[in-house]
Amino acid sequence: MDRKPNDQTTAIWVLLNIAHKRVTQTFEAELKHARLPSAAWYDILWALERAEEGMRQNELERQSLFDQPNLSRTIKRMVDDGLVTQCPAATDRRGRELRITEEGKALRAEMWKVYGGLMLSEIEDKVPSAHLSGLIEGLASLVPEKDEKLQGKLKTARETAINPPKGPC
Amino acid sequence: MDRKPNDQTTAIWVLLNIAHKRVTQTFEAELKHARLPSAAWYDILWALERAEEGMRQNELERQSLFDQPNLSRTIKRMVDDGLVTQCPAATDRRGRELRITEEGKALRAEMWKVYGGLMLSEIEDKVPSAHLSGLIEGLASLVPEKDEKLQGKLKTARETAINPPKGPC
DNA sequence: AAATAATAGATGCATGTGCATGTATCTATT
DNA sequence: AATAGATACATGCACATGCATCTATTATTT
Repeated sequence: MDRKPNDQTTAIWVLLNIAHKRVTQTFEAELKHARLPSAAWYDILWALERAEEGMRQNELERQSLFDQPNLSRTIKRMVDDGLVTQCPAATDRRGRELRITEEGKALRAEMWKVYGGLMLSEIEDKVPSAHLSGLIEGLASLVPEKDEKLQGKLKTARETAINPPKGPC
Repeated sequence: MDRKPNDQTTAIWVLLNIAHKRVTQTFEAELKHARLPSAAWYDILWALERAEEGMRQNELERQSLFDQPNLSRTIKRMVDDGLVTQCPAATDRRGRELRITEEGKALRAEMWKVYGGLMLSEIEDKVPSAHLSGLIEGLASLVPEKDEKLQGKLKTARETAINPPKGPC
């Protein structure tokens, strides 16, 4: 080994793991405590709620962090729970056209009360403003420029700030 | 909902998930490609290699991101693979005294070639120096002050910079 | 000293994830 | 038009994780 990672690199690697696990566990624990589905379900519901005209499953896959088989299974569970409908796509008989149901919208709104609150308490209230841009740019630098999932997610985030567009929130 | 997360909060939450997944997947994929165990095994081996006199399992649990049952099982697999020995603790008959074997040290050294290289290529070479401190401090602000696992991990990182103390690295 | 609580670690179970593969359909080549 | 390859989605399997619970041992209380 000719080069060795320096202390800052080490700190980033360690902290990335710890911070992610801590924040994630807090989210999941609070959601579970409120008898709500996981954060991943929220992300799917929210993506589908924004797509008024429905959304192809492969498009959702690109925007989410699921790989294809796991998204397939997750959608199936959500369909079984009446949160999402899954119709054959009009133009491509291989495809599935996903749509959120009214029940799904209601659940998403319910989840937002917890999820949005956690974003405030676990992130917004904790990161000092001095480090906001460094944190954001630093994290972004870890992701390949051409990462479709990142672009999709960030585009979404910027356009809508992940806040619900309307409704009881 | 009286307050809504702002755009920066949203960006952090989204990027934290994406960056962690991308970096982690790259590490795991490269290790697997080299027919090596996961990064979590590396962390355990490295912790045990630094503890010359051996280490109690509950102490290791505090320093790692494993919860107790999963660490228990992981150690069992490592013992089966001859990487770690697990003796009854001298002072507490409930406890286990863990020690890395020579074989374990050899594997850790082998893993370091990949693991250390990934820290360089995936982190050190990617994060611009302008954002180093913001990223580190920002991530640290997401973790509770009194987080034992963080303190243990960071102490370790600072003292040793996670670089092997000696040996063929 | 007896009883109770706390701690170390192991195990069972339900669920989630990654990966390989299968099936159906679409697209491109000739 | 026939074939080969690519794409969309589903399924099977191995393994990891979170959580509840169990046993053995130590510490505390009375």
